[in-house]
Amino acid sequence: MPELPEVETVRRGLEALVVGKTIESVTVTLGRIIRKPDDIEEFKLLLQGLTIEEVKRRGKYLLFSVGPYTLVSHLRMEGRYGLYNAEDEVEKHTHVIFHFTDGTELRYKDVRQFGTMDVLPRDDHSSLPGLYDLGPEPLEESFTVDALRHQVRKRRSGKIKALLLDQTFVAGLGNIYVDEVLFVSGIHPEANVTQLTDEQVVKLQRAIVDVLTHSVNLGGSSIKSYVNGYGSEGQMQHELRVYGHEGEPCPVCGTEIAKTRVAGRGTHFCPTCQPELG
DNA sequence: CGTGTCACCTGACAGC
DNA sequence: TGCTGTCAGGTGACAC
Repeated sequence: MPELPEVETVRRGLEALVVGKTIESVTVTLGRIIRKPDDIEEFKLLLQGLTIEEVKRRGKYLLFSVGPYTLVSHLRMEGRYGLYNAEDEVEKHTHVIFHFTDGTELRYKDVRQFGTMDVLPRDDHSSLPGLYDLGPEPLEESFTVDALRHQVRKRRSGKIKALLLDQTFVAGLGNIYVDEVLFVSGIHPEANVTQLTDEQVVKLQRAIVDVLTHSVNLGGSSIKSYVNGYGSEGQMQHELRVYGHEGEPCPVCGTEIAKTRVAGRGTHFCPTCQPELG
């Protein structure tokens, strides 16, 4: 489900709702969500009695700082968090519950069961591939045109869309925002990275920063990024230019938005504003 | 190295 | 009312 803006929205909500709370116990009803440690009982035991001190984010990962550990949570397609009271009815697809000493509980729901949780030594992420492998964080100041050009020129081949989806290339972009970023940049999703001009790299860097920043400010796209029991919704879905708009006129030139498959993912673009290169 | 395909799951939806 | 196939905001394993 969520890409960087949605995960950041969830992070902010969690920060407000659970920082300072102490975990009394943990319930796990779907073992496959928990990856490290191997033993679910150990996972529960490690967290028991600890207080959540911080909620951070790296790429699409949520990082809870708890005592000597970091609880790493990835929502994958449909993971959601909600804060409830202990007496509230437990909804379908609830797989993990953190019971707090104040009578509230943080519940993790995940219809498709793809999400993961790992307990690692605090701020030592070296044991989790996918986390330590992450590319630059696009909303940090270090993500400059030079930084992106460096990433781009390292690659000897590959379609730009596949590259932007690669979390080791840039962290946090997913299928929605890659399509949006390429539209804003005027770059065809199948353009080969080696074809990109310096000017296009500049546009790409600016589009990544602008689109993500705008979306974070709107609380992310659509949806299901519930953090409280009531489901505060983002507003970015109303501002998507191409994603989900196949068959409709391009907001810039009026050409019909096309939908194809690139890098195995549904891909939306304007054939006029994003011409094929070479 | 790169790419495509499948797998992991459930649910929504289109078409018959 | 079914059934079947397809698709979904992600990622990792695998074969080529």
